[in-house]
Amino acid sequence: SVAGCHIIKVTVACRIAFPDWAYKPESSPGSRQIQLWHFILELLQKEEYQNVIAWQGDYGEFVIKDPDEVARLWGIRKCKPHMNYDKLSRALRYYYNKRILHKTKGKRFTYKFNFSKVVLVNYPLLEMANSPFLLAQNHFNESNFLKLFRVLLILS
DNA sequence: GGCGGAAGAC
DNA sequence: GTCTTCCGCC
Repeated sequence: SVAGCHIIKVTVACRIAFPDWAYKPESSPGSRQIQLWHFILELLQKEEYQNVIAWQGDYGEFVIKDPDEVARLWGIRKCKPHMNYDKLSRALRYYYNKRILHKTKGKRFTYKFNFSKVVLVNYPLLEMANSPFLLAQNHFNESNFLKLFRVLLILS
């Protein structure tokens, strides 16, 4: 752990640094229960939910296009049949202090992941060396963002 | 809609 | 600890 980031060795040739909040050891308690931000990323990853929730605007920014449906799906996952957007959004607001999310002010149903710290350390694998996976120090486009998250989701 | 306190489930 | 539930406030 360096400067609020964890460095994870993905393979012998690739290391990734990302914020502490994105890192959870397998042995940590509660790791069996899905977390809301994992679930949000899971939906964002699937094209079939583009009309429900989608990346939009700035990098890491997403819009909940159908709040009732997102709440319904979250309720199903957590076996909470009375889940609604009012309650789900309270859970999202708890992420503000944890610096996992923040609100995009003025944009309805729009939140943003705090991913400014995410960087690739060292060189990625050879087949990745010329791919968009090679990230800039503090910025990356949406394509890189999604690819990185596929890795993070595999790790988690 | 969005915010955050308070209490409680697990 | 991570939400879930409820709610007063803006």
